[in-house]
Amino acid sequence: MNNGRFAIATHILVLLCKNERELLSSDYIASSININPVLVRKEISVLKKAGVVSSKEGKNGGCYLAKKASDINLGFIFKLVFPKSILSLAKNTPNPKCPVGKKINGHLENLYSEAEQAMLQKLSNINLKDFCKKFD
Amino acid sequence: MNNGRFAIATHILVLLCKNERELLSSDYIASSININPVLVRKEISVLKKAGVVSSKEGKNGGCYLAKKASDINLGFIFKLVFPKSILSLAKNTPNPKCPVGKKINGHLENLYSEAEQAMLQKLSNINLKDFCKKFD
DNA sequence: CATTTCTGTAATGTTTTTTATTACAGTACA
DNA sequence: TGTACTGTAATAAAAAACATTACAGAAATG
Repeated sequence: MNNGRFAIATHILVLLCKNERELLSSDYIASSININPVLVRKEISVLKKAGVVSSKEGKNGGCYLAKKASDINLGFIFKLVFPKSILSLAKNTPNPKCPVGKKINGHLENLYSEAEQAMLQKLSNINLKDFCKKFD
Repeated sequence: MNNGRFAIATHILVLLCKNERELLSSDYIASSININPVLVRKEISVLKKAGVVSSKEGKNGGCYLAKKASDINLGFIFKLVFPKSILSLAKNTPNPKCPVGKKINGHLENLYSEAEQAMLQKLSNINLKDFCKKFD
């Protein structure tokens, strides 16, 4: 249930932040991340829907930050990319006849949501502008 | 890079805690979780190496908690099951010629480790005994 | 002491998820 | 009107997760 999407989204945003006022193409971005451009465009599509980036179609098009970098925090990005819990349940249906099996998924979900909340809080304290300073 | 192993390990431990002083077989446990017994035995093998459970081979064998449930915290279990970061990097090697690509993985790793630390701290506050009370 | 019932582990197969690729319609610039 | 982009769908390939089979070895039990 986990993958490199958060890394990709963050990489895109750092590039956009470092090149504010420029339009970056998905091919350019993809070659920095070293993945397929279509994956970049898909991720950008998610970021666009959330109002984090904007894009311009057509020749010489590309994308750019839609907000100030200091107004974008990494917790928000994380939630965009993983709207569901990253700590997945086992891919099975525990035995409902067992008193533990019957309740375990509910209790685990609560546990996960508490744990992820803690993580999210940490990430929310970091904004894109600050994160980008590390690349100077 | 993520899967249901933490759910499985926790489920096993809850069963053992609820049946202290009894030997539970991997078949019994597997039928509560509703997964293959071999997966249960594999996970038990990890828990054994960490001193959390013990087992007895042979007929009428099975496994049991090796510690008091109040001395087992869920953060410890989490680390056993996911010794590496759960927030994986993109499965690629970012372009080292790009100033962002060159540094991104290092910075992301730091970020991940901070974020996971926060989650782990939360989980470490919960011990198995308390978690099991939810099943009464 | 042979049989039964477990653990422990390796090897292999299947399914699901992730990532890559291909293809092409639509948009805007020159 | 050609060129260089975005946007998205469809498909394919690769990787990871999970299941299954198989069997050696351990201990209880008659």
